[in-house]
Formats: sequence, structure tokens, C-alpha cells
Amino acid sequence: MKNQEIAGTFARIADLMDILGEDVFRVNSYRKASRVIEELPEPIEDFAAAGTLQEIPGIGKSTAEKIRQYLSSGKVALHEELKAKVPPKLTDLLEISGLGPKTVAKLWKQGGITSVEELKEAIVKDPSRLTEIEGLGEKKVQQIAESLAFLQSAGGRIRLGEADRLASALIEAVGKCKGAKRVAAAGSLRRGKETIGDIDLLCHAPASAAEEIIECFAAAPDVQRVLAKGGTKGSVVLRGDVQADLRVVQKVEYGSALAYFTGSKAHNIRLRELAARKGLKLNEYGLFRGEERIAGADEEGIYRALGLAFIPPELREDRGEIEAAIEGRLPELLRGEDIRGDLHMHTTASDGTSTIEEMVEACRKRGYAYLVISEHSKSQVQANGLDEKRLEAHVAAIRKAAKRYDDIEVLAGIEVDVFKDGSLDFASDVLAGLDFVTASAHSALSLGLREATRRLIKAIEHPHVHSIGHPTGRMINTRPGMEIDIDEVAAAAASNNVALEINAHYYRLDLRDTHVRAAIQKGAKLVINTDAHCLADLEMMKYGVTTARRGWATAEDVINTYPPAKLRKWIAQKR
DNA sequence: GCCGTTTTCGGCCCGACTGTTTTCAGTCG
Repeated sequence: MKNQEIAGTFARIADLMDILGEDVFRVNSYRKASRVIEELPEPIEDFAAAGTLQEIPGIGKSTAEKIRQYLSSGKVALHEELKAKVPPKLTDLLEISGLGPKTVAKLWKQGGITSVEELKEAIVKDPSRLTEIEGLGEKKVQQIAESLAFLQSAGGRIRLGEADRLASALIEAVGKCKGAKRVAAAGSLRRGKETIGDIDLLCHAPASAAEEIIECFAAAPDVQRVLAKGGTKGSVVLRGDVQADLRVVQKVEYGSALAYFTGSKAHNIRLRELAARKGLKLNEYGLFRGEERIAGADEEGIYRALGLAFIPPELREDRGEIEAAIEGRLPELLRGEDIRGDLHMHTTASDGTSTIEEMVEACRKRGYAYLVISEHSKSQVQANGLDEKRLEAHVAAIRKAAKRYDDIEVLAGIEVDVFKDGSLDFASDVLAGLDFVTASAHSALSLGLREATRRLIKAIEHPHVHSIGHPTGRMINTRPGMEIDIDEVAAAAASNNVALEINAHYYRLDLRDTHVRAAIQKGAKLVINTDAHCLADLEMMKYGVTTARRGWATAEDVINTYPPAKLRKWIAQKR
């Protein structure tokens, strides 16, 4: 699948054109094409083969031609031409906050700077070489020096669960500041993206209290360094080099500010275009007809005034949600409270840290109607995987424990290993004795697209498999996992009555959002599991739900929202 | 370069902040 390579090529074309001073709208069209291709769940080769490239929004005749060029030759002529005009490492300078294409062009043409290394050296040894450049002064050079230092220390985007934890502590701290009301996270954290660049918080307060709230925020426990501190906006660095921003707005602006700071940027742009077409103006202070504010206190009012159904934050990515809202065909997304059980968790029998009883009690406290205990199988030696004999004893222990509860169904399952060729770690007769079988790949995760897809489909076609666990095996920020053709996998899952897992741990979130959506479109069912190895892991369910929502999932799409009888019926289809 | 519920040509989101400037360009979110 060449999607990421092509998206990267278009992003580099946009950067190069930007520095060369080309028309910004042309530049933006390449940026948009890059983003759309990056998010495509299916191989772009499939679109090219079917002749449907131009049906992808943001891809026109010219871009489609360049995609075909790349697919046939591995290169795009325009990219090669642009590269020849610019020093090879110049575009790296755009990574530095505060440096945009115009300044980078001037650094190069007037200052002879062609790389980050040369810029660093100039700042230390010869700052006058920089301040002599038109439009640059001492302060700007100082700002660049600070950005460079931050760039080197910052760890990049953090995982959803990590950002959630930091934000919760910060929200609590700001909530205690005098005058602060409705403190909430906005930005990509509110949209539930799998990784978060910085934490955006918002609250409302009387104007007289705003400055004091910013002071109070800057003094919060996890704050390591204060970047900026004004009348309504503060910006800090938390421990772990994560940036956090707080904005204080007036109550009447809260909804428009929340919508604005939640984004995504692409979604906001579409909303503003829509407003403009209706003769209205949308900004962070409200929705206006002339001078009159016609909405702004809450988000619902803004969407309503624009003639749209309310769009949940998880959908705000400009992936067709605005069109769906106009036509009234937004899905009714599943909610956290729809989840009735967790079908994948471990105990001390393999590599978990809690007993069967402890897991059951924790699930009862969560109000679940059922759960499945599913240990690793024998090939997972490092995870203390069970062989046939230990499995038999463990199943007996689960059955015995199950008898003690009449308010929750305790089912015996397994997380059986899927080998490289798609065969399983246990024979059919062993699997036949279990209530629910999750099949997962744990090794050989660097298979190519075709082999990985065949591997999963073979497991899906096994008569005793109910679910595929963490289908790609990716670990966010650590390893990419297997590339799979989600359309083929989902079609096989749909016709074999196998649910594809959304592994809810924030290290995995696998299936990812775009895969979830593609799977639903192919008619596949999903299951959201925590894969808990300890009691606290059961809390991860919310991240799986968020990911499912980002994939436009309804409760009907997710089998562990079913009441017990309906779930039993679904499982029985296999037999 | 893309796109169409005013359009196949002429638009393309909006405001704050910063630093460099004497009225604005560049960057960011």
C-alpha cells in the first residue's frame, strides 16, 4: 500500500512550493490531497485500478495524474523538479515553530542558511548574519533559538491515555481557580484522536476573573515552565515536555469557543464556508448575522443555526460528517453506557496480575452483564501461555467461579495465537469446548500486505473463531504493525460471522478509527475489548468506545453492546 | 489545484499575536 508514501510526497511538494512562493491555494490543495490520502483506509492502488481516484474528495484531474505517475514510476515529476530548485535539507526548517515558508525562504536566499544545523551554528556564532535579514530582529532570532531548544526536547505526540491523565489533573486544578466554570478539554483530546500534540483546555468566567485564572493555571502542580501568560490565554509546558494551553472566555461565547478549539481545523473551515454561504460569520466568539450574535453559548445552537444536526466531536475530521449532517444521515453513535461486557481479559493463569474472582468482581462493579476470561495460548511462552492441559484446568476453574454469580455471566475463552500462515495454536477440538475464541497474531508482524491479509482471512475462516484480536498488532508510537487490506478482511469477517476487535488499550487502539469505518461499510461486526492484564486496565474501555465512535460505529455494530441472549445467539451462529 | 443549493470562473476561514514596522507581514491554531 503506497498511501503513506504518496501522502508524504504531496506534503513535500506543498512545502517546496510554499518556500518557492507559489500560489497558496495551489499549495493548500496539495496539503489537502496529502491529508485525504493519508487517512484513506484502503490502498490507493485500488482506486487507481478502478479508475476512481477523482471520486476521492480533494483529488482532481491533476493530482490523480500525479498519483498514477508515482504508482508506475515511484516518482512524481513535479516533486523532482521542485527538489532540484531547493537545498535538500531546507524544508526541515519548517518544523521550527515560528518559522514559516516566507522566513525560511529569506533565511536561504538572504542569509545562506540551508539546514537546521547551519541555523543553529549561525545563532551561536554569528547572529548578525540573521538579524541583517529583512524582517528579522533580535527578538525573532531569540524566539527561533527557543523553538529549536523545545523541538529537541519535546517527545512529539503523546498517546490518548497519557494526555487524558495529564488533562484530568489539570482540569481539576483549574476547576479550583476562583471564578472558573465548566473547565473542559478541547482539541484533539476531545475528538479522541489516538495521539495528542498538545492539551487544549477551555473554561468560562466573568471577564474580571480571567487574568487571575490564567495565573492560577500557570501555577498548577504539573507545570514545569510558563511559555506565555496573558489576559485570557496561558501556555505552559508540563512535566514530560507536553504543552498545555488554557483559554478563558465569556459564558455567551463558550459554545463557539469550544467548537473552535475542538476543531479539527479542516472541520472548522468547512463550517465557516457553510456560514459564509448563508450570509453569516462564524468565529470563536459566536455565529453572527451582521453585528447580531445568533448563536454561541452552546455548540448545539451553532450547528442548529447552520442547518446541521449536532456533530459529535469524534466525527469532526472533515471525513463527510458535514454532508451527512446536512442530509440528516449521521449515525447514532454508540455510547460508553451501551457496553455490556468485556470479551478479552487475562488473569494470573497466564500473564495477568489478578485472579478470576477479582476480574469478575471488577466487571460486576462496572455493571457488566457478561465477561470472557481469555488467556494466551501455549506458543506465547514469554506470556506464560496455557497448553491444553493447563487450559482444561483453567476452564474448570472459570466454570466453578461462574456458578457463584447469578448477576453476571462468566464465560471461558482463549486468546489463541495465529501463526504466520494463518493456522492456530490449538486444534479444533480444543477450541470447540470454549465459549468464545479470540484469535490474535503476536509475532511476524512485519509481513507484507498480501501475506498479512491472507493470514487474517485464514483465521477468520476457521470454524471456531469468534473474533480477531488487535488485528494489525500495531503499538502506537512504537511499531506500525501489519498492513492489511481492511476491505478484504472485513468482507471475510462479515460472511464468517467473526467480529473484529477494537483493542481499547491506548497503546493499541487496533482496529484504528479509519479501519473501523471501512469494516462497518463492509458489514463486519466489531467487539470492543480491553485485553486487561490488571484491574485498572478495565478502565481503558472508554478509549475503545471513542475509537469506535471515530469510526462512525453504532451500538448495533458492536457485539458487546448486545443483551446476553442476543450475544449468545450471535455466538451460536458459528456452530 | 479543486470545486459548484448564486458559480465551469472566480473564489478558496477567521482572528490573535508577534515582531517589525510606521500600517503590515508572517505565523499559528
